[in-house]
Amino acid sequence: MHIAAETLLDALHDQGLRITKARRAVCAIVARRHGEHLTAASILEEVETDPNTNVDQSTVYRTLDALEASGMIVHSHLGHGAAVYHLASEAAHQHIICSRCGATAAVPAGGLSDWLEDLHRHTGFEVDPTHFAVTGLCPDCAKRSR
Amino acid sequence: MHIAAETLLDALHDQGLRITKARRAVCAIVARRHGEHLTAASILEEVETDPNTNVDQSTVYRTLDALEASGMIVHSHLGHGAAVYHLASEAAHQHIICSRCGATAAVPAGGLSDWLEDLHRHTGFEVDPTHFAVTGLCPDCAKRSR
DNA sequence: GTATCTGCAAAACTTTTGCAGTACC
DNA sequence: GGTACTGCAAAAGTTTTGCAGATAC
Repeated sequence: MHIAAETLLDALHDQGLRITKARRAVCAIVARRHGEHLTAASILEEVETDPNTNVDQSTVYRTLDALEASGMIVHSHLGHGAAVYHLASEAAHQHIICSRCGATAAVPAGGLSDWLEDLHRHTGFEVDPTHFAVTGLCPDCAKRSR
Repeated sequence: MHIAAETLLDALHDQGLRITKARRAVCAIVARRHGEHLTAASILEEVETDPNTNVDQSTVYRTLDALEASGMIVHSHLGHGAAVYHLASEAAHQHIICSRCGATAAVPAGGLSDWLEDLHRHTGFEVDPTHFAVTGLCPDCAKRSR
C-alpha cells in the first residue's frame, strides 16, 4: 500500500486549500509513515528533526483536520491517550487494545457485518465500528490473570 | 433496577476502606442516578448543590476508582469527552454514539458473541467490547447526509 | 493585493498527583 | 492514636483557539 505526499496535497488543493510548506511537511510524513500508529505528537516530533522547517503543533492538528475533511485520512482512538491517524483507504480494520499492557492488534472489520445489520435494524444507526478500539486482555495478560 | 447507596458503601467497606462523608455523598449520587450517563463532572456538580458538604473533584475520582476496583461500577468512553460510569450489573451493553450530533443509543452486547469468538481464535485477545462506544450516524443525521 | 495560513501563546478539558491537615476506626 | 482519607493546588497530557504577522495565489 503506497501513497505519495502529492496525492494528499492534491486532495487539499482540490478543496481550494493552499499548498504551504507546513502542509507539505505533514503530508510527506503521513505518506511515508502511514501504517504506523501516527499521532499528532509523533508527526510533530518528526517535523522537528528537520532544522529547516518549523511547524507548530496547532498547524499539525489543523492539517490533519483538513486531510480528514478531504476524506484522505481518518482518526481513531486506541486507548485513553492520543488519537491515531491513518489513511482512509486502510481504515476498514478494527483495533483491539489490551487494557492492562497496551498491546494492540488489528483485525479486518468484515466479520462484524451481521452485527452491524442487526444494529441498523434495531436502532437505525449506521455504525462505523472502527473509530474506537475495543479493549480486552491480550493473550499474555489473560494468561497471567488466571 | 435498583441499588442502595448502602450496597455501594458496603462494597467499599468489604475492601477494608473507610466510610467517610465524601464517599457517602458520591455513593448516594451513583445509586440515585445510575442509568444516566454519569460523569465525574456531573457528580461533582450535584455534590456542590448541597451547601453542607464539600467534596473535591479529586475525591470524586478517587471514590469512583475505588468503586470500580471493588467491582461495583465500570466506566466507558462514549465520545471524545469525559468517561461515563455505570453499575457493573448494567454494564453488558454497547453504546453507540452519533459522530455528528452526539445522540446515543444502547444495545445489548449479546449479538457480538460470534464475532468475539472469532476474534479470540484469530488474535488470542479476550475482548470486552463495551468499554468504548462505537460511532456512527444516528437515523436523523444519516438521512440528512444523503 | 488580499484572503488564507502560520507560529506563538494561552486556554480548555479531563484526569492525576503531592502534600499537609483532618477524621475515621 | 495512628493510618487512611480529604481538600487544595498544581501539573500532566491532548487538543483548541485568538491573534498579529507572513505567505500563497
